[in-house]
Amino acid sequence: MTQSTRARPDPGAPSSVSDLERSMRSRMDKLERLRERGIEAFAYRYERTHEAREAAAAFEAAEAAGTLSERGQGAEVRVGGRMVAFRSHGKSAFADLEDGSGRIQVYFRRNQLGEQAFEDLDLLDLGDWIGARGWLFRTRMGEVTVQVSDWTLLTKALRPLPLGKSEVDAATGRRVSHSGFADTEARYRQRYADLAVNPEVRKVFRARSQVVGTARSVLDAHGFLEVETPVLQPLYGGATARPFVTHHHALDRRLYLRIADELYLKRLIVGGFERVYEVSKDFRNEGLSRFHNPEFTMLEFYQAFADYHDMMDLVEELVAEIAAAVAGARTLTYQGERISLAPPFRRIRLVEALGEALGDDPLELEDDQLRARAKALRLPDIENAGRGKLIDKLFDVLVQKDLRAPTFVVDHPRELSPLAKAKRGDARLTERFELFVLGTEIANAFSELNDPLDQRARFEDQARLAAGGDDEAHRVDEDYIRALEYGMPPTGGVGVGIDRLTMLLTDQPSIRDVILFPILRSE
RNA sequence: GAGCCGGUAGCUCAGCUGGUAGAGCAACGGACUUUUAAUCCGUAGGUCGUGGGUUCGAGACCCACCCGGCUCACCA
Repeated sequence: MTQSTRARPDPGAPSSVSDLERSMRSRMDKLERLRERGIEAFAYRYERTHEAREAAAAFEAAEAAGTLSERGQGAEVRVGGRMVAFRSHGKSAFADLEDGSGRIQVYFRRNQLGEQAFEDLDLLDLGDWIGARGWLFRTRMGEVTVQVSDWTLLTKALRPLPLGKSEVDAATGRRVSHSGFADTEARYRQRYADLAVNPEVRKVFRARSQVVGTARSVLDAHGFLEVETPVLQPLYGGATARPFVTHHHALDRRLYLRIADELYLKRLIVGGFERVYEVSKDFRNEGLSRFHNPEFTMLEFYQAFADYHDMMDLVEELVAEIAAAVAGARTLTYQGERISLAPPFRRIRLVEALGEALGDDPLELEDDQLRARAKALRLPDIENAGRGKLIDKLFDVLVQKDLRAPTFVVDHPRELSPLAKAKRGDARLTERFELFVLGTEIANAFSELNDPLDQRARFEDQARLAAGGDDEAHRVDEDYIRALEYGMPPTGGVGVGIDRLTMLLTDQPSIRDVILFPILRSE
């Protein structure tokens, strides 16, 4: 039987079969032949003795110890992975197998494998998962390789992966890819394929896991308790944002997806847990950008008996620890810009910094004067903006963008911060800080407002803004006020944007590059 | 929502001032028993995002629409 008669299309027929279809048909055809040969194309398990990297390391160790056989053979190993390259030489062939640790080359020789097992290699395709047993050796070209004595198909890939080619650059030792899988949208949509063919993408998500893991271990070491609070909430709060709305059928009730954890975590402080944190998915029904995904991950933590100064120290430690764990250093390069993350971070007062930029103390300016300044800068949507929003926007444009090195901006105006305690000695301000790195907000924190009467007044201010058309303003949360009435000890609280922190530490330009499955339009 | 750039083979991309579609990789057939972006010979593969228009002739020019990326705006 010749293979060519099988997949060849009828020459007279209209050839509307696409490349992809033909490729998949060929794979289906091979699957059929495997089944005819009684070979299981979707195996149940495979016992590996070594991951790719371990196998290479084992050989090098044996080499160094001088325990190789006379013919230069090392130990027998069983490795398994996805076949990402195949170089056939007639009566021999090389393949690269990739597993979670990296790649290893395997070498098939006809007279080693036997006629049938060697012929069966024809039924393999790039993307297939295979297991291979054999002896380690080093090729003439110097690469540690498994000389295969038998191999097993573990999973047939019916769809071709968009594999590019890659080579190891002799000068740098780094793997250089050629004509890989680059279409940004396709990469996000088919993240499984992106991960499968782009090892550096896997690296980003390992780093992301390290960010969260390190945050947990730092907080655990400080005696924090990890908790879980509701995603579905009857009333949203803890941030200024538009929520997603959903409906519970059995209760016939409107519910919101949380926009922040804050109010629930502080209820727990009322309950007597003195240090709590949550790593949470939050949801905000707002635009998308390279810094915004509708669902994103926030780390919030609250500590009783502490104020915002304590929390600043803790945030410094947290960020520096995470950077050390992920980047291996306390400096980082983001999109070509090099900065240090070594504490202590600079601390500036919001009003003071804005005052310098404006030439006037913003606290002394009337609302209309602030609005005029904003107008002069041609800031949009300021007609109905309250005092807080005006100051925020002015700060954003005049100061924030230039905060490259890590900087704590402290003491925000009261109107901006309905959940923060008044600043000691200046009731126009609150005890709050935001941490900016490279002009991006990474953390937000305050001495938490624990006076239920003041909190009610702040909520009512917000409710008036809401009535005036500000759909991001807080609602009055009666249950939260009830909790405060039972008494919340002095508390410092912090929120950290995990996605953005990960972007910085992994040098990724878009939040979509640090979210495995970012929101996209429907396909 | 606005501006800019883009959509050509499965992937990465060429395609000049309009003349009838190309390359590399992948696929298929063949040669090759230490290769490595393997190499060499051969084969096949495209309603050029969609719909109109201009033209003898459109992948290219014009209009509309769809989709994407980036920037800006809202927001963390």
